[in-house]
Amino acid sequence: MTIRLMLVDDHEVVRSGLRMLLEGEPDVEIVGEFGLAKEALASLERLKPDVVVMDIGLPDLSGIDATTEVKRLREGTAVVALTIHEDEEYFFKMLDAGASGYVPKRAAPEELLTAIRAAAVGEVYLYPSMAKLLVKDYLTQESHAEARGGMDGLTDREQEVLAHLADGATNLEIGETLGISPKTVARHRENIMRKLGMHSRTELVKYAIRKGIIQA
Amino acid sequence: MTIRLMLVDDHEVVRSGLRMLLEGEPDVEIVGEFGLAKEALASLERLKPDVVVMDIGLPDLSGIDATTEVKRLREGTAVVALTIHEDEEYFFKMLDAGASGYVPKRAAPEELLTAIRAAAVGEVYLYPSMAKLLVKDYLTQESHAEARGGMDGLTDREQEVLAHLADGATNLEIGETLGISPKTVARHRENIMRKLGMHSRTELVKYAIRKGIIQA
DNA sequence: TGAAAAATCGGGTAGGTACCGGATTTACCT
DNA sequence: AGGTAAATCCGGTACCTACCCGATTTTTCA
Repeated sequence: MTIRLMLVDDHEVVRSGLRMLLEGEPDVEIVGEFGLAKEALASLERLKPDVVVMDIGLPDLSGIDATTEVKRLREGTAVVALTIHEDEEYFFKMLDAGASGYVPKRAAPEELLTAIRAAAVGEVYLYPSMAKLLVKDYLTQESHAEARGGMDGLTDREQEVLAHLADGATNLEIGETLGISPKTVARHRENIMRKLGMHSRTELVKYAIRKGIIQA
Repeated sequence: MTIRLMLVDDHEVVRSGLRMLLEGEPDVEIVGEFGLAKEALASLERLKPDVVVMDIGLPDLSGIDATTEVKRLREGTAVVALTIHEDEEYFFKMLDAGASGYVPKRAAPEELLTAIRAAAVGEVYLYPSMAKLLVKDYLTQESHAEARGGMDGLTDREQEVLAHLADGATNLEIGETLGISPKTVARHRENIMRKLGMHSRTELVKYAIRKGIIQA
């Protein structure tokens, strides 16, 4: 089963380079080449590509918006970004748009082929410098990592109070909810802050989110 | 500059295979081979590897715990997971532990090499089936999806003030930082709260995190 | 150019926060 | 039985917040 491929890049040089690279591959068939995003989108239904190799810097429509459109029009079609941009912003925006791969133009040609083949079977190829960004994002999204950690010696009652504090409730409201004096709530809060080395509700909110006690 | 490499895998066959594969590469030097995680960890300081290729299914200590130890002992040493496991659980646990690469044993030998070279320069190589899992996680972590959305009509100055507010600064501190009166800060805050329909700093913190203005 | 939006500053108030002091009861552990 | 920790309560205070009022200047843009 050959992979039906569409190329979208406004540089004729790039397209012919890709053509040369891909022509030798028996499992890849180029079904269309476009220099403008809108032309490519208009031909989507007719050409039914499995994979679209998409530049980001296009003259009529950004590759990001074009990718969003491709995924809207033909959900099953995978998009691989091929671009000179290696910055965080474009990368994450392409992921949001639904891209299945991100390859800088400086990458080795085989890497684009790997990305195309991965995209064709529903997988994702990320160039190492980009994968690094995504992993970094994942790790700072510490709902995963830190949530597994202990609660730094907070008692059950303190955690309960913390949950309400971080949720935005006042001492009075929490006292009513838990059936205790607002002064006791304040006392619990003081102990929590001392234990955690924090000094404001704001810090408590962020702590609670990191620990998965509440949702952002 | 050659990459100092350590192999940790309890199968002699795998180690000899890797040795054969890597011996031909001029930029890679194998400085140690181990079948047990504890032996590898004990030799870390002496061998000072740049990259450790780590199996997950080890007899004495899981590759996940071993990776955590490697990163604790030698922060600069990168770890590439080489394993038969392709399931979500092991993959994410290895990322949490600090791995810079994840390659299934069924992958082509060149992919391990790519991963090793990427890890050596601080980047991350993820096999496409694994990258797919991470991207999926990223997309369901919709804090991002929403972040890309509009800012609900907040002006530049208001967003700036919001960032400091959510960071825990008082009106006075923000005023000093931005060189404006604390009263002006309070006014900006009032406008922000009115526009967003919120009534407390706590809500602002959560909003700022959802929008990616600050980190939790 | 003239209206609209943004950014700035100020006064005032009711209530909340952050932190200090001291105190009691209950429970659990050795 | 005696000690330690948790959970509860109370009084007080300096500061901060959330919200109200009004005002000026600068920027933006139709």
